[in-house]
Amino acid sequence: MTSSLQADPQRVGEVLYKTLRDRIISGELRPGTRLSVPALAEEFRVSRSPVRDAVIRLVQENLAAETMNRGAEVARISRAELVSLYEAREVLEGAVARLATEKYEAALRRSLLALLTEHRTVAEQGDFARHIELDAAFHREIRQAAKSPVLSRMLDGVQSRVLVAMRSTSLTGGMVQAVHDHQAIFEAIGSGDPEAAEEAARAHIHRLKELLRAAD
Amino acid sequence: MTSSLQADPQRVGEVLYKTLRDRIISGELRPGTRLSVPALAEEFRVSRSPVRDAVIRLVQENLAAETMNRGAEVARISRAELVSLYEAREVLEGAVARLATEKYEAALRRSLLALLTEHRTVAEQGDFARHIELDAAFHREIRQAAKSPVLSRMLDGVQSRVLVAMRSTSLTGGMVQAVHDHQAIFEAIGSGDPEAAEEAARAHIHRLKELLRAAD
DNA sequence: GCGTTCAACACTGCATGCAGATAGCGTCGA
DNA sequence: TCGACGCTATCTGCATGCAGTGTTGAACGC
Repeated sequence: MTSSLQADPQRVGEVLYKTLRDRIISGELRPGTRLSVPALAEEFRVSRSPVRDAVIRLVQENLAAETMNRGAEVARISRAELVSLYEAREVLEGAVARLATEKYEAALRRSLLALLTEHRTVAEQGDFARHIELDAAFHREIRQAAKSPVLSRMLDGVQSRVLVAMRSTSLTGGMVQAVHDHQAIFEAIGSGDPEAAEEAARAHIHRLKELLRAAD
Repeated sequence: MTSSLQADPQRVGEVLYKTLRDRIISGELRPGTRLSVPALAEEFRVSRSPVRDAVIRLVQENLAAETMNRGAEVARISRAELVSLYEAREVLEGAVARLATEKYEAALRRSLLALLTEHRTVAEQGDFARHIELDAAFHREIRQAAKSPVLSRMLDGVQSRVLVAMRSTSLTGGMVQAVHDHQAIFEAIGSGDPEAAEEAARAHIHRLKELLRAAD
């Protein structure tokens, strides 16, 4: 096997899965793009087996969709499904915010504060790309602090599909407003009140969900 | 291809996936059981390819776990992970109860009432197996009424893993208490108050989660 | 009797062959 | 000009080959 990817420690199929996943999430592979197994095998200079394995996994987590005897393509995420994703995200973000507060450690406060400080500057400067990164990082920090593997995994899945879907829409929740919401979540977590933290996180996502609904 | 399964309309790998999934959930395949691809291929009289596909999907949804170069085995779900599953389930069941209430239709009330009536009888008679079925059916009915594909799928995944984990524990929430909780959820949904429905559903799962925590 | 070494076995993971199905495209007829 | 038909290229999905690796168990030394 001669791979163009230098990942010996891992399985080829695993590397392919992560690579394709990244390309879908980053938008390099747009929704509707056919995931032809032979074509991908040739591109990566591997056989079709590990490619097939990777595609199966992408389909299993709804980042790709397949038709009988027609193979898979990058998932097209409808507006209705995006709303559904946000319905899930609302309660999941609420849950991790609550758990992170219950298991509060000083390190969380420090990292959130650092992210928030930079985010405020970035939002005022209008750097949209960096805003997206910091927004994701803020939520990721909280869900890692919640130490709930099941919730984390679910949110990862939701988040990746949201990113795919968002690329098809021009909608944004507003960078400054996002910083404002995050500030409220940060304060609620810092105050040690799990209920308040859950409520703040839910309100944040709920607001975005309603924006999506209204944009129909 | 000569399959012992009479499913021509579907792919062999799809049928195998569902079959193995059922066997894991039903307990026929116990946690820790090796999922040897050649052995399963021979058992089902198919080649290793579709078996491999099925196992990959089981691993992807955490019903099986694999080690490098050692293949997969049926997932062993720890007590800690079971608690994590219930943390997720708590908010997810809350969310679908709220959505089902918002989208309330008369058919839901009828089906829930029918289930509840039988469940009450069954609980008093102490029929544990039927209790499990009715409990699952009650929650399934609500999440279908919520019409949120993302939430439904997540709950399906949680539920299947909970069933696997529960088989390893002697813990039960109490049949009569379950009926009591379900009655409260039913009434909250019927009253048309989404907040109350969410709270009732969360309280139900929360109680079970605390039982699990206490049983350490 | 007990720990160590080694050899046979079984399986994983990647590669590849192949029949059937599908889509795309050009040809033909009207 | 336009639509129906059929052909070809490509792909999917299942089968199978094979090298490398982990495991098991038996022979061996102590």
